[in-house]
Amino acid sequence: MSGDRAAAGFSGLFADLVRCETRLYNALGDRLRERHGIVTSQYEFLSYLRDHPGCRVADLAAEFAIGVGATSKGVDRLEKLGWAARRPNPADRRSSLLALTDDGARLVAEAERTFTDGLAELLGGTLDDPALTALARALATLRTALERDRVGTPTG
Amino acid sequence: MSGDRAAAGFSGLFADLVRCETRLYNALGDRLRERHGIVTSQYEFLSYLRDHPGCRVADLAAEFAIGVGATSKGVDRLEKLGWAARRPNPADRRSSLLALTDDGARLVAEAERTFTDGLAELLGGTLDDPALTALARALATLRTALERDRVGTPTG
DNA sequence: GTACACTATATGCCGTGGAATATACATTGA
DNA sequence: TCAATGTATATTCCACGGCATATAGTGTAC
Repeated sequence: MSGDRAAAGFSGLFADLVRCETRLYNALGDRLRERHGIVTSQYEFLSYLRDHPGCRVADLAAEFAIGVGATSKGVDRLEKLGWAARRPNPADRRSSLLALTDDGARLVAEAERTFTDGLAELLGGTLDDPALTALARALATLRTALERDRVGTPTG
Repeated sequence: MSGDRAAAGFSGLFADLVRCETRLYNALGDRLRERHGIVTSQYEFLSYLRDHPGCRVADLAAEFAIGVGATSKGVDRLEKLGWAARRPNPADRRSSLLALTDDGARLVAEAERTFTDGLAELLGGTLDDPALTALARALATLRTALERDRVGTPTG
C-alpha cells in the first residue's frame, strides 16, 4: 500500500521531470536559434568544448549520455560551421582532440548570456530560493548516482 | 555578483535536469523494450490514453509539448500495432476520439509494473524521502507554471 | 446560405539520433 | 615481430520529430 503510493508518486515525478525538461529545452532553443542560430544541444556541445579543450568524442558522448555515432556527427556539423576543430591526437591516432575555434569561442560567450538570462527568467520567477536549492541538490545527487552506476548509458 | 552566481547555479541545475532525464528515459526504455517491445514514449502515450479515453490528438500533443504532426504519426503507429484506435468524433468530424484497444489496455497494465518498479529502483535507492518530496514538489510547481505560460510549446 | 476566417488533423521533406557495422589504430602476449 | 584482441571513431541504415503545407470541417458575419 505504502509501496504503491510511493510508486505512483515516482511516476508523477518522472512525468513532471520529463515535461519540465522538454519545455525548458524547447524554450531555450527558441531563444538561442533566434539570436544566435544554434539550438540547445549545440550550445551544450560548445560549452563543454570550451570547458574541456582537448577532449575526445567519447568524452562528449559520456557527458551527454548519447551514442558516439551521434556525437561524431554532431562534431562534424560544428566543424563544418567553423565553430569547432579536430586536431590530431599525438598520443593516440585513432582519436582527435577537440577544441573551439575563435569563432566558436565568441559564439558561446555571446550565447551564454541569452542562455543564462533565459533560464533565470524561466526558473527564477516560479520557484523561490529554498525550492530552487532543494531542486538543485536533489538533481545533483541523482545525477551523480546515475552516472556512477552507468544508468541509461547508450550502447555505442 | 549574486546574480551571476545565481545564473551559474541555474545552468548547473539545467544540466543536471537534462542529464537525469536522459539517463532515466534511456534506462526505462531499455527495460520496457526488453520486456514489452515498447519504448518510454510509447508507454507514456498508452498511459495517457488509458487515463483519458476519448481524448484527441491535440490533447496528447499539449500534454507532451510535442507537435501535432509528430503526435498524429505516433498514434498511427500505435494503431497499426493494434494498441490504440481512432473512433469518429460525433461532435466534430475533423478530429477522432482516441482510446486503447483491449490489447493496448493489457499491454499498459503489464508495462506499468516494470515502469514503476524500475523507477522505484532507480530513484528510491539514491534519494531519501525528504529529498524526493522536495524534488517532486519543485518539479510539480515548475511544470504547472511552464504549462500555464505555454513555455516551450512547439509550433504545430 | 455563402464567403471567409479559423481549427484539427494528416502528410511530405528534412535533420537528427540509435544501433549495427566498418576501419584504423593500439595493446597484449607469445 | 606478429597474431589476436580490444578500442576510438566514422559511416550506414532506419525510425522519429519539427516544421511547413495540404485537406477537410467548423463557425461567423453579413
